Formats: sequence, structure tokens, C-alpha cells
Amino acid sequence: MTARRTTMREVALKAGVSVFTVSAVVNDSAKVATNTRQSVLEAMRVLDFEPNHAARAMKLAKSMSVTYVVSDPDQFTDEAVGVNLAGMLEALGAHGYNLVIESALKDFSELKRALRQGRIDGAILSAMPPGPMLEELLLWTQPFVLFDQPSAPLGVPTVFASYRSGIAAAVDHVSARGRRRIAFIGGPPVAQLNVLHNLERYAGFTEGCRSAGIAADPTLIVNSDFSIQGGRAAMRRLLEQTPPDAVVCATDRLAVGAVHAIQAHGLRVPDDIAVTGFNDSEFAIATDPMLTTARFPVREMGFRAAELLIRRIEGRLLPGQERLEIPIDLIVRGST
Amino acid sequence: MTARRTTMREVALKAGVSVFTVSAVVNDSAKVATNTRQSVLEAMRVLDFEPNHAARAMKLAKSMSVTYVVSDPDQFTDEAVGVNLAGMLEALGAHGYNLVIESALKDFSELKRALRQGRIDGAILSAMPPGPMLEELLLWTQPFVLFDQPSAPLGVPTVFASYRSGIAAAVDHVSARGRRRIAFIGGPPVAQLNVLHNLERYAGFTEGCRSAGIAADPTLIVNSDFSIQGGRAAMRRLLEQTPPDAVVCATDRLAVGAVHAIQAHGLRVPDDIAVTGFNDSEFAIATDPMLTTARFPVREMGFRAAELLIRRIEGRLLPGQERLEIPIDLIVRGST
DNA sequence: CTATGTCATCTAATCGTTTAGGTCAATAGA
DNA sequence: TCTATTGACCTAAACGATTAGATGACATAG
Repeated sequence: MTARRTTMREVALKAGVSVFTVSAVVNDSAKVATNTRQSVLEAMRVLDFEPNHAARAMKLAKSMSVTYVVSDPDQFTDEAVGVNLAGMLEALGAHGYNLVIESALKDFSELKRALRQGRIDGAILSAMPPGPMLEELLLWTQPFVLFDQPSAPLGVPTVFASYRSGIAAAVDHVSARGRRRIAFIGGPPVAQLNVLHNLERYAGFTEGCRSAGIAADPTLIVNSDFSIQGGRAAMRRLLEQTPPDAVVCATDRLAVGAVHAIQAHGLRVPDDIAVTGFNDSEFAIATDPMLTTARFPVREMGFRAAELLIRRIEGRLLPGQERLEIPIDLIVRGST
Repeated sequence: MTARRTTMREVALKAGVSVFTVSAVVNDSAKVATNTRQSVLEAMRVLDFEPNHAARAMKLAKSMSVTYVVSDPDQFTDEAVGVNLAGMLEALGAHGYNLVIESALKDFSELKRALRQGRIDGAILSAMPPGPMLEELLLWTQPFVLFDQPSAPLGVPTVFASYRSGIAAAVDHVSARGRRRIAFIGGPPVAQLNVLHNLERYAGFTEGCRSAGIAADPTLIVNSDFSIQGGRAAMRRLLEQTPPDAVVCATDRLAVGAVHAIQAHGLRVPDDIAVTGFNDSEFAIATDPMLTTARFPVREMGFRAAELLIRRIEGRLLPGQERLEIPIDLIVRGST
């Protein structure tokens, strides 16, 4: 069916050398005289040779590909995933690696299988929920890096943004503008917290309040899911009591919903209530006024995570270099 | 470094059979007596055997992986890409295929290389701009399927949503509600059109006008980029003249911007001007009122595209089955 | 009782590379 | 002139699977 592909043997034959020499030219792995090299290159060109990947992978016991695993298939609907991918691809491409996507996993059996089959050389694991799976992971000898896992123990390769300080900065920002009654709309209720960076955001809020000298008022802390509709509902609940004068949201989507609920209630943003988002996604400019929000460089984080993994795979990851904390910027817009 | 992996030879030794028998058990490729099979399975379990992927790929000349190519790296910021990926993964996983992501390509050299190296068995190409690259592609003998390419010639495997009829349906919908002065906010100006489905949307608008018996007014057709800000700017331009009573937008983002511009101008949606979006993305519920929009099943489209590709790779794609047109639903909400 | 067929399993070649260990000239040093 | 040394290249054995063709045991038919 598919036209037979040219092999090194054929190239060698045509160039009048041995396969060893062809291999040496292809990989630059041994000295080859200039004119010999020329004739090999010529033969390669004429025969349109490309080295067979499987044969090489087998011989070298290295697949030159890594995988990206998300803990939840719904994560794929998050636009940040795509940007993240783009960053990883850039780093991987520069080192000749491929990216293979595994669908989300209930446990690690699929992933472990892929590693044992030699189909991949390592993995980037995004936002894994704490629990037995994660504990097991930490014992692995295979190369992996965690993404969005600030609580990972020292020595475990990790790239994460400081969500905690980002939220704290948002609290600082509104309190600096004189707001004292500050509310927080977070993700799923603390009791069901399973995504770590959610917990981090909550911690950022209490931390911000403390440093602003405000007693965090539990009646001003509401939980929700991460959706726009969730933000609407949560904000409506906050408006049933004495309204806050500022609302710090754990994501831009929540903030979009909050802005709508506030405006529908006849109040104005930011005059009556200031609102902050989180992520600097496109949703942050999808409200009127646009959202003050926290930005972290998603693409760069992907890039760094991939680089970390490659260094780990190739044994070039030095102690002390494993943890990478990425700083977060506050983008101030009309909503505060 | 990595613990040596168990091979078939070792399993064979332990089970007291030949590697042939082990292979037969693993792949169910030949008859094996029940008790022989049992002891082989037992040996596999004890030694924790997984067949080496590279060796198999080499021998079978089949990598069991396909790639997904986007024409523009910016496409990764589109949340639909993620959903699409999820659909493809589902289909691929069911047939034992992997998905490897290539970064966007200026030309096809990287992709062709990957195919010749046997690193991938086929490709799904998303929204390739018309031009010499596409022309070249149509001559390929290697397995590929086009995604979002309604103009592809018959016989070329393609999955696409009928953007044209979706936009036409939106025009029908507003005209059925008595609107006659209908505007269209499209993507980049026709002169620079390079993305095919953009052209399709424009065609859908004129088609919708024609069937509603309205002369499409060129002063009511404005171009933009696909962003929220672009929608704002385009709508402002439309408001400088006699305002339309309905605006059909090529994407939800454009519609979000349009709603903002209308409201900032002191007019009401939908009372003064009805607005329709396109894509049923999360942006469609990020306005107040929420957007009437066209929904197409992105995930299913990914699933179908992957299935098509697999059939093509395995030579099971029958003539007449190549083109798959996916219908679009209009979701009616408050904005009309 | 021999000839034939069937079944379960084996032997060994093969896929396309990489690379340790040789070989053979040409050059340098004594 | 005779040995070392070096550089350029080659031979052949892996790597870990698949599979065509061979083998031997056993059952069946004539």
C-alpha cells in the first residue's frame, strides 16, 4: 500500500559505503571524511531517505515523546489548556520530542503501561487532585513533572503559579482603594475540595485579609463551581445580606457572573461594588466594565514544565532546580 | 537507569514455551491450548510484562498514532480545540491509537517527515487555509482527513459543520421575528479571507437574506477580527449610521462585543436590536441577556474525524463515506 | 497397517537501526 | 627502515517483537 520506505542499507549501497557510515552522517556520531559525507548526503537526497523512527526508538530504548495528562476530561474545555499546550510544544520541539495526549485517567494504569511499553519517556501531570494517586506518584522513579501543584514536596519537579499570592494581591488592591467589606467567591466548598489550587486561592484570600488588617468575615465567603452561572448564583446569595463593597473571585468566569448579578440587582460596578477576576482570560474583557484580574503566563509555564521534564529525562536536572514558582501580575481595569 | 524491561524471551523461558507462543497469546494471533495459555499469562503477570511498542511498530511498520495539525498556533487559544481533542481521543483510544500533537506548520515538510519516518500513520488537518498547501495535500496518498473544510473536493475525507446553513438559520430566525434591517459582523475582510469557514459564514448570511426576501445591504456588512474588542468596534461602526434592528455575528465573541457596544450606546437588546452569536461557546452565556447562538457538536465532530481517519488508515473507508456534514442547531435565548 | 490430515507448537529469518570491536592505510617518531 | 599512532571506515551482533514454514504427535480414513 504505502510505498516502501528507503532504508539505510539502500543509501549505503548507492553511496558505496557501509550502513555504519550512513548512520554516522545522519547522527553526526563519528568522524566522516568530507567527500564521503557529501556522497552520503547526495544519496540520501536522491533516495529521499528518512531514518525509521521505530527502529531507532527500539535500539536506543527511547521514544522521544512525552505525554500530558489532565486529571479531568473537562479540563480540555479550559482555554488555558490550549495555550499551555502551545508552550509545551515549543520547548519539546526544540529538543526533538513529540507530545502525545492521553485522555484523562481514573488511575495511573494506562500511564504506567505507556511508560513500560516504552511508548513515552515521561509525563507532565496537570493539577492532579491530592489523594492516594498522588501519593503513589511521588514514589515513582520514572520521569514526570507536576503542573499546578504548589503543595508538592521539595525535590519533586513542579511548575506552578502562586495563586495564593495572586489572590492576596487582589485583596490588597481593593483594600488599598478603601474597601473594607470584602467578599470571596471560590470554587467548590472547602469540604469537597479536591483541586489543590482551589485551596490555595482560598488561602490567598484569608492571607490578603490578614495583611490588610481586615477580619475575614465567614458570611462573605461563598463557594460555587467555576462557571459563569455559578458566579451569578453566588453573587445573588451575597446580595441577600448587607452587600459587600468588593468581591474577589477565584476565576474570571465567576467574576463575569458576579458582575451580571450586581448589575441586575441595580447596583453599579465598581462604584457600589468592586469586582476582581482571576486568570486574565478572554472573559476578563467580556464584561462592562472590564475586569481587574490576575495574569500568569500560561504559555511560559507550559514551556518551563516541558523543559523541566526533558532535563529530568536526560538526567540533567540538578538538585534545587526542581521547583519553579511563576509570579503573578495584577492587571487593573475598570471593575475596581 | 530505568529498570530493564521484561521481554518476550524471558516470559517464554519462564513459561517453558517459545516466543512464538507468547506472541500468540499476547495478540491472540494463533490457536493456543488452554493450559499453555494459562501458564503464559501467569508468567506475564509474574514478570510484569508489557510488549515493547517500538519493536512492534518496527516489525509491523505501523506506529499506531496519528497527529492533529492546526493551521495557526493561535487556534490553540480557542476553547473548541480542547473539546475537539476530547472527541478525537475517545475514538482513537477505542482503537488503540495515540494522538500526537504537532505544533502548527508553515509548510508540510515536518508532517511529511513524520509520516516518512513512520512516527505517525495519518493526520487530521484542521481548517487549512486554501492555497498551494491545500492543493498539494489533495494529491497525497497518505491517510489524512480534513476538518472544517466544506469546500474540499468529493472523495477527500472531510468532516465539517454546515456553518453556511447555521448562519442562514440565524438570519431566518430574526427575520421571522419581524426584523428587516439585518446586519452582519464577520471575520477578517473578504479581500484577506484565508480561512475557509469564514467565507462560508458570509455566504450563509447572503443566502439567509435571499431566502427571507431581504436585499442584503452592503452598508450593513462589516468585517472585523474574531475578538470581543473587534465586535465592539464593528458594532460602533454600525451605530454611526441608521442602526440595524438585528445583528448576526460570525462568532460568539463578536456578539459579546456587539451587545456591549449597543448597551453602551443606550439601546437595548433585544428590544431595539436583536443579536445572534455563533458556536454556543461559554461566551454565549457571558452577556445579559444571553445569546441566541448556533450550536454544533464539536466533540462529536472530533470523534467522527478520528473514526474516519482510522478507517482510512486501515483501508476500510468505502467510497461515498468520505464526506461528513454535521448539522447545526440554533439555540434561542434572550438576545433575540 | 499405512497414508493423510489436523493441531499445537517451534525454529529461525526479518524489520531498520546503533555501535563495540576490528581492519587497513597513511603518517609520525625513533 | 621499522614500529606506533592515528583516522576513516567496516563487520556483525544486538534491540524485541512478528510470522512463514517446519516439525512431531495424534486422530482418522482406506
